[in-house]
Amino acid sequence: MVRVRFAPSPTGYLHVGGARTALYNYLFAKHHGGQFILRVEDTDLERSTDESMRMQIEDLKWLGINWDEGPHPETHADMGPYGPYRQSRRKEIYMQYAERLVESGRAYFDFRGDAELEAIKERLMKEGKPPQIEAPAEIVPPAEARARIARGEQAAIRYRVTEKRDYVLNDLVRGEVRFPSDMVGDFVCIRSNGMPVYNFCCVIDDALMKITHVLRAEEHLSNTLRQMMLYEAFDFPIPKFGHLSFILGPDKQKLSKRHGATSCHDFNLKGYLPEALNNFILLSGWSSPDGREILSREEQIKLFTHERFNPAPAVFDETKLLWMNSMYLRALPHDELWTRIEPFLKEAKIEIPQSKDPVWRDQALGAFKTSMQTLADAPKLFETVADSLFSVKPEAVEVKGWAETKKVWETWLQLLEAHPSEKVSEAEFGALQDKVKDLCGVKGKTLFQPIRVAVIGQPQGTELKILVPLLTKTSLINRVKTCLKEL
RNA sequence: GUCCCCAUCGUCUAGCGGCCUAGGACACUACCCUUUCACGGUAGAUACACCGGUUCAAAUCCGGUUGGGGACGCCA
Repeated sequence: MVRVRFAPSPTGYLHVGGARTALYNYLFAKHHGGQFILRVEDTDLERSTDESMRMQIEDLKWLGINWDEGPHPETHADMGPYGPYRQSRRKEIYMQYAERLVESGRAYFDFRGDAELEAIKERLMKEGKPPQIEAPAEIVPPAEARARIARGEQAAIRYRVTEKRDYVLNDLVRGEVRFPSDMVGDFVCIRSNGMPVYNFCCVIDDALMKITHVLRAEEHLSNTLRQMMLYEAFDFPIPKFGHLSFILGPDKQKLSKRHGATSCHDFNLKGYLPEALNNFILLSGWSSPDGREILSREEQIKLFTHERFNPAPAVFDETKLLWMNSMYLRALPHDELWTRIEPFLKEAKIEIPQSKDPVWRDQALGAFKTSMQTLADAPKLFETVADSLFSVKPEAVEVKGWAETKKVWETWLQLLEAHPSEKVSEAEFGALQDKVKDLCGVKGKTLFQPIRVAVIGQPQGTELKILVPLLTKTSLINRVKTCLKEL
């Protein structure tokens, strides 16, 4: 049984890099009919917050990445047989395992403080040696150490690296990677404040939670050596590792806030569809066997195998994301599309009474959706059919200056007033337009542009024969009157 | 500094020794469609970082160089 996990530390919104790690783990689990576990790595008391955990859970839900075990998506209560799933609540477990290490002599209590350790490192550097901490000449025996701690002293528990040899990792993404054991010094497992450290809880939890495959970011590659040492010390089975390459900004530096939007939440706000963001991040670091790029969740699960990981880092290209988003936007059924657009219209304070009519909505969406790349593009498109917002835009200044314009507008107004119905169909509009042409003796640009301005207040936009049926006769009359007042 | 990872069009990538005068996608350019914008269609330009080896044959394998990134925390 394949069991994988995503283990974010709750320090803000979910970053796209984290989202990709989550997605890959999720797809990998589902591809193999396995389980996907969410574990919260909140051992850094300084930076971790409950609020951040909530935000990350919301982002994961938004992306449609569901976990089988971990904090419940709504209540956040533990869900699954291997809890707790928040590391801050597993302190006793870690301590128990650390004690085992101490008992067997593979770890020791270290009473040295920051200043002393700093001095040791400095001395080693001066001697041209790597700044790696080793055990003090005299290790405090466990019993004595515990007594001192009971009296209020503080000590960390440090793993003692004794064996000198190469550790070989067979990475799912990178193949064989060799680490010499002297790459690391004795490392801390439990901080002197009693909190365990990442490398330690990670191993204990992955083992206890029966994790079989660890897909995580490349920055953890060198951590793997320490973790392998711990796996061996506890005689735990070692999972398969896969170290994913980074997602970079356009300057090839690790993607960060200064590159603009980097969290899923940012992209949500910018009007991206979760399906599109999902599909996009899927493709930075992995490729489908047949080269197809737009893949449904089902196809993603079916095709997702580790052989197709790319070990090279990928630059995040928002332009392509934009394209992908427009593809997903268009593929969405209209009522679904509408529910996603509505919040953006509301935000922009655009009110369209006609939009209560599903037939109208269907027509309008059909007219506008090919012009949208993100949901945030909707307001400026729908604005043109919102009566309360009609005005003659600055772009229309040239058209206003034309000699023919006044005549065209007046004729257009007369014809509209004579129109028998509130509705103006596409065919009727065509006839009306032809009549204006005949009556004014104006054609081409000088005919069409003034009419367009009379309809939407600007000389550029969607085809008039599609736009006009979205408006009423009354509305069209009011609009052209507003235009005439401007002359 | 030491160790580790990485290197194909501007970007995401295909390629796992001959099928490569290197394929696809986004972006770009031109043309077509079109009263405008967008959509759509067609065509085009653009890449194997460098130097050595191995081989009949190298984008592909091996060294090195360069460049980029990461780790060296009582951060994760």
